[in-house]
Amino acid sequence: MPQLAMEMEATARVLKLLGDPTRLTILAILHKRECCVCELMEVFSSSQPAISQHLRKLKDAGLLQEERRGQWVYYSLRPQSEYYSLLQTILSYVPDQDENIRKIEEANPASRCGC
Amino acid sequence: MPQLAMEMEATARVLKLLGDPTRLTILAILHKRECCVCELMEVFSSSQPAISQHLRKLKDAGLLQEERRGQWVYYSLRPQSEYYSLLQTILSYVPDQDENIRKIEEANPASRCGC
DNA sequence: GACTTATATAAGCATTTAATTATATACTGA
DNA sequence: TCAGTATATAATTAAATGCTTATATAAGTC
Repeated sequence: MPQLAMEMEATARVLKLLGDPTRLTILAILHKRECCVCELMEVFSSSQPAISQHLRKLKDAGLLQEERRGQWVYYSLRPQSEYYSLLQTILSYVPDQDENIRKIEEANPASRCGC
Repeated sequence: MPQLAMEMEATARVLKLLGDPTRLTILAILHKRECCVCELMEVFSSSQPAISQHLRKLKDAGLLQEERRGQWVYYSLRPQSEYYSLLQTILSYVPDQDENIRKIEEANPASRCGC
């Protein structure tokens, strides 16, 4: 019972993280394509620290993983997360991100990266 | 595109509502069984106004419907909600509420109701 | 090493949130 | 009509949240 209560709290914590439009959009984009911070910045009007802080929260919750490549840090969904399956399901209900991904690829801010 | 952005905001708003352990538990219970406020109060340690305020938020978002029967107001999930299907899916990932429902039925606080 | 770009962290601030207490409303039954 | 029970609302407050600006760290280039 305390175990279940804990799980409920943890699940609520994850849903609360998804309950922010910026974070939810970040996750929806990363569901389609890994991105570095400067790529995500093309999508939102908020500042770079704001994006970094959202990514930090998602990473701290185990939902994201990061990988540095040169100057760039690439973020992607973390399939090992206990909540990966729930996350995928929720993201299937979320508006399509093709427009935002187009925006990223058009701007191509990380062009000097070898990828 | 503004349409999609709106939908994203609205979806995030719903997820944020689910991102509170009390509200998430309320929804999980109501997924199994309609309840009146005094029944829900058996489950949580918080005050009656706290429960009422959570119910209000969920109702304002269209996730719940209420029906008065005598002194009691019964709450249940609102199947007409645009988010009912998402909600059901998420609730399938949430810890089982049998223990809490047992607690409600044992206490039977609305016993004088004809139901 | 100096300069630039990418990202992270820290500090401060305004807003939002969830709880509490007090009070109001709605219904029931004597 | 009065008393009791169930629920809602209002006002207040403390805590959490998300943003901004400023600064730090890390890597790349010359």
